[in-house]
Amino acid sequence: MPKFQTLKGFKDVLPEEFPYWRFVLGKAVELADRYGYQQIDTPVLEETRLFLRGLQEGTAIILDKELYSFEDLDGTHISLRPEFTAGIMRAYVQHGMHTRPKPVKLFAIGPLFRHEKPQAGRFRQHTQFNAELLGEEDPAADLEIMQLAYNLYKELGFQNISFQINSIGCPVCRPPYIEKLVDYFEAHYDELPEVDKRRLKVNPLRVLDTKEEATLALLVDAPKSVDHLCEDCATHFDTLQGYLQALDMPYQVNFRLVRGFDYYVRTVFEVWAEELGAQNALCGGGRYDGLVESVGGPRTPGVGVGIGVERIVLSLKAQGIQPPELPSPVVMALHRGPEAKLAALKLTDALRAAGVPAALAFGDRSLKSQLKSANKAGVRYAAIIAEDELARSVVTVRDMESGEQVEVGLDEMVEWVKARV
RNA sequence: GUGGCCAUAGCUCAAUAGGCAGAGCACCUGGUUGUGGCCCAGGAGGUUACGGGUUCAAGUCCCGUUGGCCACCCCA
Repeated sequence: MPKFQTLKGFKDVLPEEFPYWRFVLGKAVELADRYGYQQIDTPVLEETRLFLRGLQEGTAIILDKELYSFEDLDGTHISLRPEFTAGIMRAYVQHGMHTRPKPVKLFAIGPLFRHEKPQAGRFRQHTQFNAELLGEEDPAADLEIMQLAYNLYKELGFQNISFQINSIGCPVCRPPYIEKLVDYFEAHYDELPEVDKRRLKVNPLRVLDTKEEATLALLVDAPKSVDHLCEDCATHFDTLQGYLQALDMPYQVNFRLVRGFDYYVRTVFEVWAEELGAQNALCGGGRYDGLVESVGGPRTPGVGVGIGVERIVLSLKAQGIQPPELPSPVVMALHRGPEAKLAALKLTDALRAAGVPAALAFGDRSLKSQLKSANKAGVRYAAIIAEDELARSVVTVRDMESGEQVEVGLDEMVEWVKARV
């Protein structure tokens, strides 16, 4: 039994996984470039206050419990980031990015940390591809963020991607709506299960995405946020839906959809994957017009999305989608004798410099054993240099599949291989 | 934080009714001096997750802990 192992809820990503990761992250970066998003990286550690600022009490308690928090050596309260957006907003304000031409379009990739109980598709450290569009109120901005996510899934080979969307209103229309919602459930208070009684108190919107049978029955007649939007919010939501339809992006209005962070206004959305079990959200996002202000910047509208990389990888596997293979060495240089080894070292170096994935047989073992290594490394060619070859400035190239061997001039070797890969 | 199931070699799994911890794959070495894959021989690898208890005897039964999986919660 190993002396040391990963902490609960943490995972090693082994080489076998990386074709998937490179596939997903490669596509994500390519797409971000194509959509005109600039990369930003913010620290993994921030002041704890940044993550807890302006949150409603209920959310704050939950987040607080899930936060990896420490006291720094100088007594500062710091936390590992549980989400990207807060840090990016902090950077936006700190560096005066509001003076940049609007919209400011940013993306980031990196690890996030939440002290959760691990489960299918849920870890204590996970990786997100995150995109934010700042300084634009146009519903077309909401659309663009959703397109970015949509096309990432599509280009990775996902079938039947569909958005769940909802509008949860704004500071003008949400409070009266929540009041109506609370009134409705209080009229049926005795029928509510304990969990939902608690939710009603702490975060009433959360009652909407309950899994309790009894509450689900009540939800049929519960007031929906989309029916209580102010005029601006209603127009925004309608316009967004018009855009989604125009672009043939499948979606469902889901009046039960709410989000964990309560800085969201108007648009909220998720994409679900059936094959993932209970933790089925492939991505989640929405509009957060008040957020920049809450970290001390000027009033700036914004939309963003967080896309879970581990869940995409799980989902790719579940769907049997194969990522492209990563390059493995094409040539291995084998040798016999110290002089020949020098030549093999030089050949390997020249091949690599020319862009050909190449490897050297380490050690000074028998040719037989070196060939075994070449075989296990899965190379296409073994380039054999022994005293004999060296004397004539040639290399014996063995095709590892057919077993055929030819002699190639040592100086022509790089070109010879390049012509064949 | 609550609950259910689970834990034997790197991996997949065996071990009658409590009675000497094993196999396949993978790994390493060898099967002669310049030729891999297949085959053959050998080797290494385990405090049976950890700690207690019951018993003449525990991988096996009991308790606890830790970890994994799954669900609640929450969300990517």
